[in-house]
Amino acid sequence: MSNIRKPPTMADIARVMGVSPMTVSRAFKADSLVSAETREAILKAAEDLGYVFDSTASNFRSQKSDFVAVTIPSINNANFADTVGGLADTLAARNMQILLGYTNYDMQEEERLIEQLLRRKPQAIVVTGGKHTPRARRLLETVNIPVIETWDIPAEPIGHYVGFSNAGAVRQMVDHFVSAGHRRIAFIGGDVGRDTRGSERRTGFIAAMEAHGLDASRLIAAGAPPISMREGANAMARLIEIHPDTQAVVCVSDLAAYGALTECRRLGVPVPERFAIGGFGNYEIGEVCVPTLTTINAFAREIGEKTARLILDILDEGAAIEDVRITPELIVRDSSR
Amino acid sequence: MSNIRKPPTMADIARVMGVSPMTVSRAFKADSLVSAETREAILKAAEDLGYVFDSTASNFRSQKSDFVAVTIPSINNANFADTVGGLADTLAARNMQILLGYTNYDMQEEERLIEQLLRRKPQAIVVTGGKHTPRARRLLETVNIPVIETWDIPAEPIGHYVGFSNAGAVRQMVDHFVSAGHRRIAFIGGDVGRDTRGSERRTGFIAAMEAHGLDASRLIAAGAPPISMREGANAMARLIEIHPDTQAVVCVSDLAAYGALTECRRLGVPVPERFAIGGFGNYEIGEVCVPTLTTINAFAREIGEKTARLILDILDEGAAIEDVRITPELIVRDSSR
DNA sequence: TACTCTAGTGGTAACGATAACATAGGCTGT
DNA sequence: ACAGCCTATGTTATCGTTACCACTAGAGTA
Repeated sequence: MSNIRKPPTMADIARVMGVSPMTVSRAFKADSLVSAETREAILKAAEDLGYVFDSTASNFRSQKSDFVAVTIPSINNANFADTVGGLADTLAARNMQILLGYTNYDMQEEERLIEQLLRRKPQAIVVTGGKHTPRARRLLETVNIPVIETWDIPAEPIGHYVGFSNAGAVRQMVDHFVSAGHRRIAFIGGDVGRDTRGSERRTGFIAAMEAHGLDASRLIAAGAPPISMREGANAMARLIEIHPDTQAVVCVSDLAAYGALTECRRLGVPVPERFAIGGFGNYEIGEVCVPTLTTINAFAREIGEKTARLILDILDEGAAIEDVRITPELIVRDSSR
Repeated sequence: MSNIRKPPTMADIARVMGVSPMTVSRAFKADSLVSAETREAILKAAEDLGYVFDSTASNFRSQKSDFVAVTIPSINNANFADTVGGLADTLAARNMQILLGYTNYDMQEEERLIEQLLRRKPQAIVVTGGKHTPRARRLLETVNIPVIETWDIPAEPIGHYVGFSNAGAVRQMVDHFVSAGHRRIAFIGGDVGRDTRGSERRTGFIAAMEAHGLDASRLIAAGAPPISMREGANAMARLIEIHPDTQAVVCVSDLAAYGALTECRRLGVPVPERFAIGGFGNYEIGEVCVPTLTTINAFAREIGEKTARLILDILDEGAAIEDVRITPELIVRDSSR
């Protein structure tokens, strides 16, 4: 019984076909020089033999993979999932594969992950955010592949970036509330110090409030990022207890905002009449819930698509390379009008 | 300027340290025989030289990777994300990495993906569901690595499975509605023929209704899977229009159920007094929304964790190998009581 | 007719790590 | 004191593919 015999290689196919291994190799490369009939016959023989192309050997020999490494804070987040989806779909056209890792909103974990991903010799690496541990930063600076930071505009970009100003986006929301006549505005976010983007939104909130000459001290920390709907609801209960005269609240994400919304409903607080609510991220929930949720669209999927196109441009060298600044869009819905 | 010099290899480190490449290699393997001081010195030298371990070469030489290939229908689905999270976290303890691909609920796409993933010589492959194209099935049958089907109990398992009966789970929901006194019960799902698990839930609904001697013809097709909240809402509107005397509805997922819930609110239909609603998947939304949502917990994360442990058991050979049957749990909440 | 030129194919070496085996010392026990 | 063993290290060959170069036959060109 030779059921455990070694899987066939290109050399086996070559032997069967009476051609050189080189020709077999070429038959598997779309754009290389083999006569159409030879290629067809080889591919058929390969299929018959149950041959499976060995990407590892191929990558090893050619010293380049078809991987793009990607780190995101959490796999279970619709925004980042959209970004990864945009990336994967756009890169799939070039037969490139995403190598995904998630950091759990932890820079230390990100460092480990980056190191592990770089071992695969990816063609490019995409990270979320513009803040990293010193060692992670050094790793990214010394690696000679394109590095793209996303979901942020880094103070000092390592390579390229595709992102937007989180602080600026929150400013839009604050401006909207202020122009609607609100003065006593609060912010619900995660505990300080973990989630970088969350912190920037918080900082942006404070700056925007102060720019309007308003008090920016109504800050509720709802727990370790990412904030769940439940935590958003709890934070809302706390906010109403501590600052009952608050008129509007900016939430670090739509999930928190939705939690806040349900808490208002439970407490019988009418939204938006008594309390205006704004979220972040344009999650599906925001356009379906009652009342619909004012939010900020950060164009998560577009970030992924544009990142992918940037990577392809860089690899093609030739095309003009430019960083991409996304302009988030305020979407005013029923929760604030 | 030698900024573009080739990255250092183990041989370079060996030269610098005055040891053999083999010793350097061993220094990077946790459990191998090198004196503590030699290892430390080598790792330090490696760090100084900016050495990055080449997993590709390592995998190639040893003819085994540390990948586990995983296909899921969609990356943007909290249930599958949880499963992947459970897998990744459990496998991370053994330094194994997930190689993720998504099929977009398309068996043809799944076939392409499986072929591509197998080229990486993964240690195991995890697929979602128990239905595949003939070619995909053959690929999985002939590959000599563990194959695990999840989220289903396949009629003819290819290798192992970690799953549950989708039909049986829906039966629990129907039984619950019936014992609550409902007779005119509807089902909201996706268009027939694409999403396998959705189809099974639909079939399960029909079977369960007929077992109770009830009419099972109130079936609303809400669009191409996966059904969004919006589509769930639209389907609900249609249901109320076509069958205004319906008493309860089983939805293919919590997202659809939530959409249905909001539609009821918009229409002023009281839930659960006038209309009971049940979902599937125990998404976070279901325990936060008002009223909270009756659902079925399929233990998505546990599926991932148990799949990972199964894989580790198989690879360790020695441990007893058993397929895992998950028992979904009906969670009764306010939308049906 | 002689002469490029191109498409199609073959031969050889190499990518970087490590499996398998070999070896040099130091230590144990009788 | 010496066989026997264990620890730490070295040597050699190799995984499967493809980069690089060489070659041939026939078409096109002067």
